[in-house]
Amino acid sequence: MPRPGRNTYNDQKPPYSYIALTAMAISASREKMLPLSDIYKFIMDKFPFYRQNTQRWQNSLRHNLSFNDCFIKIPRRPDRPGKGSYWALHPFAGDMFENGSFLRRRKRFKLHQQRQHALGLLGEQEANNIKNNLDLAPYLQDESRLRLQQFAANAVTSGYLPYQRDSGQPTIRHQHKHSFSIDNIIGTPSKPSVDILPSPFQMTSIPRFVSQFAPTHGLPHRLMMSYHALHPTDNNLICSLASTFGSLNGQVSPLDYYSSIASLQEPAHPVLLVKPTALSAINLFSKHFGLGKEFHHSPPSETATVNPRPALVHGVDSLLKPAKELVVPKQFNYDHTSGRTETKFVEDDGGT
DNA sequence: TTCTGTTTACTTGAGC
DNA sequence: GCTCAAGTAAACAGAA
Repeated sequence: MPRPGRNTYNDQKPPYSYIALTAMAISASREKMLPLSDIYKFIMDKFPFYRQNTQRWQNSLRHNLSFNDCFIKIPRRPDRPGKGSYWALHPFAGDMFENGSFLRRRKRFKLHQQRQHALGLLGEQEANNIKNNLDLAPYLQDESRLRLQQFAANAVTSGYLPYQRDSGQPTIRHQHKHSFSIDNIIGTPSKPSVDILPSPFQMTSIPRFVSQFAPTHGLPHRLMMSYHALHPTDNNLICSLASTFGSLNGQVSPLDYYSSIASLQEPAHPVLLVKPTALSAINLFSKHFGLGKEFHHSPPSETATVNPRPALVHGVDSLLKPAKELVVPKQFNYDHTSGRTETKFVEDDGGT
């Protein structure tokens, strides 16, 4: 994305819409997401025109943030307290501006159009496969089922592939042999497996998506694994338990990518962040946080067993409490013989 | 209290 | 004239 440059238009109104100004601010930020106050600040810094009548244009800008699907709201991390959420650009809104110019917008970005586009790209066979393979499909109301399918369709068209059903092995179209390649992170399972999660959510084995996101919006290449779970008493509540892995400063981290998950989040489709979901990493975290439980693989036909212990899902907050004591994995080692992934955690000593 | 976020309603201007 | 995008105003709720 282009930068606005140093043209400040002095006191004249810049020829950019609020959407463009906001996109500029977000794009110029290091993390590709900003709280509202920083968006204001960016605009006022760059364009003196907006140092006046702040109430008026800031109201308009807030309206645009809420109104336009091209902006997504990302909850604050627990270690970054403050007012309001972070705002980012929807990943599918990347080509919103013609020739990358903030001056010209192609067309209004609408989420449902993106979904339809995604569904349209699915062949009938694939769509049926997805539909028929949903273990929980018979239990869902039509609307919920549709939501799940749409989520699946989005997954397929985002450049990553669904679980390959014949071999039980995830396939990746453009497999990278970096330290955070799929092999290095989750290994190559010899059979379909599913992480056991405690109640109240019962994990299903299918669909399971292993996702790869190409670098976009300044975010590095990253992987996402998502699982679907069904609340035992509320059939409308589908959860996608997801985890992303990416490289930050050359180091693999499963902790830093709220945004790529949140970007897929819709109000009607709650996404619970359980980080990380790679079994080895889950167990390391379980140990680290004293959950007193080890999680295992189970055959795909089984759903998760009900566990009376406080659920990991319930314990998301504790998992997400980052902070100082949080361990950051420095590397993943994949053992080709055993097919297991070993994650080495190193205490963060403050960067010495 | 202030800020943030959502929603509704209306106006304006461009493009067809 | 119609549609759509964009801008503005305002009311309201909830969080910090």
